[in-house]
Amino acid sequence: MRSEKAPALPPGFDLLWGRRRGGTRGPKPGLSIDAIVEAAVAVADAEGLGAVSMARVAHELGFTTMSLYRHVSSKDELLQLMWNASAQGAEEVVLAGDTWRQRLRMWAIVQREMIDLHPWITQMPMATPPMAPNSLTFVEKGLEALDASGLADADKLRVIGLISSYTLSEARMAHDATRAAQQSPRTDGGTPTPPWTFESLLRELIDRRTYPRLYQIAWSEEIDDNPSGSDEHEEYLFGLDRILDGAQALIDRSQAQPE
Amino acid sequence: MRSEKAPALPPGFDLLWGRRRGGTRGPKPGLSIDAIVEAAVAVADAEGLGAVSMARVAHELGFTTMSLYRHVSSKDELLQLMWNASAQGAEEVVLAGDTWRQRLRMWAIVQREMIDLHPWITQMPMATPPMAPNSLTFVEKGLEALDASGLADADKLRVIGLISSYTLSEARMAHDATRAAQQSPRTDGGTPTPPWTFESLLRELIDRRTYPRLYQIAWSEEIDDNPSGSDEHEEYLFGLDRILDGAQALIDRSQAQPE
DNA sequence: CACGTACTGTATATTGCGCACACAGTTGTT
DNA sequence: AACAACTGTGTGCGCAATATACAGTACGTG
Repeated sequence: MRSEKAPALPPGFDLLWGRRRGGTRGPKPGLSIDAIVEAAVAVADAEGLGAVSMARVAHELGFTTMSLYRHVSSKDELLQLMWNASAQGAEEVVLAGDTWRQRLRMWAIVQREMIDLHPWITQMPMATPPMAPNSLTFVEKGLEALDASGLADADKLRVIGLISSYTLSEARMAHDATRAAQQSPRTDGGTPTPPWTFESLLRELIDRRTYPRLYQIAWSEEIDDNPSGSDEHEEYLFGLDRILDGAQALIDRSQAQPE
Repeated sequence: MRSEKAPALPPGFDLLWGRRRGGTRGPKPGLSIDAIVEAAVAVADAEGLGAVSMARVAHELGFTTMSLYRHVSSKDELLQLMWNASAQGAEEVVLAGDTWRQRLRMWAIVQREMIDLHPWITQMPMATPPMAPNSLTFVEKGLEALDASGLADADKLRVIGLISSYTLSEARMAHDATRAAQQSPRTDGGTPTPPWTFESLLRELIDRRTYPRLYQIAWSEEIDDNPSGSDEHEEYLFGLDRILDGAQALIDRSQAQPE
């Protein structure tokens, strides 16, 4: 029972923040954390998070399953590293725009694009709140966008968090829908993967009594009928602009009564 | 290869919407779908979604694992049913308040409370967008709250979706943090579960160069230091009120230029 | 320069999971 | 009475994460 000199961090944080000191002895590692994470991300990009198993990642690298555990102490740790890797490039993001609103809007859209590039992010278990270096770089960028807003620091963080929450959640729904739509090629006998639309399902399932308003919506006009389609992006922007309106109102109010 | 008379629904929807016709022959079932779902929810409530396995649920009921598959065609289907069950009581929700804003705010808070009652909801895989009867009942309630808002139906849906997104995401983060904080009782040797706070971690990890703004925030004032504590609720309300401000702005605008 | 030690990757095995499948018993219908 | 439809059981497969013991490698000190 010896106490470590370095202040104890939550499990996995040392690796995440590059504080795992490796001794200089022993054979040259043929495997590196970076290579492992890269391979795992590649598998996830290509076939989804479900395809990421320790065996699969190891096989992809030409090593045995257990070899990975020399560099990563659990699969969960690997997932954390993947999360962080997905936010790489946050440093290089340039927020153009003259107003805080333009910059923050762009910040949100960039975040959404990063998620869309790695859809498996939305399937992450997330046992721990994600405090990875790249994630925090991104938060820092968000704060930067709000430099000229005049908000209190705490409120800046809150606005950032609000937008991130929304963005992640919206991306999750969109990609879930996409996945559900793709998951047709099973032992499909009779129906040739009927592309159930939100609207058609509503019309099939809903009765006028218990869902009067939904019933009317389902039967009246044509709803935008692409749950995972092209203008889901518009849907996202709609919500984003609503949130920005809300932030605007907050800022106006805080400037009206300074302190 | 015989074609069914009833229009084909996505897998699981028939059960979810009570359209699985059971023949009258055979032994009296000792098991029922309701009992299974109830047991599964109980396990999840007590020990988290991770504890919900087919074997565990069956054991809880005094049956064998495979018996469940007579009533549920896959674990995923069971999860869908659990989701729907968690939204039970949506019918009885009464939205008090004179303005759309008060009612919608209450609607959101009720949703948040329902999630907090069953935190495992935030861990759900969600392969399919959740179109369960109780979920839709809740959506219907949301639309009801916006009856007097003068918004177009499509916009009502969007606002509803925005708030749901935010609420779910915020709840997810809160409960993830709670879980992470509880997961201490491992083979704990040295550190007696140090309750790492967001602030202390920031101070430990962040350097002034790469994260100037976060650095300042971390070292200046005392941040609210309960990532899963009491006033996470305030945090949530803050975001909610921002969104409602945004909805307000939308409504004002749509009334200013009717059609 | 040799040798111990810290380190690397491997092989094997354990445990738990979802679920396919064949079976035995039960009950309404003919 | 016999059949068909139905219920719950038992066994077993494949895949997952990962503990543990082991064999080989190279640094750094004697």
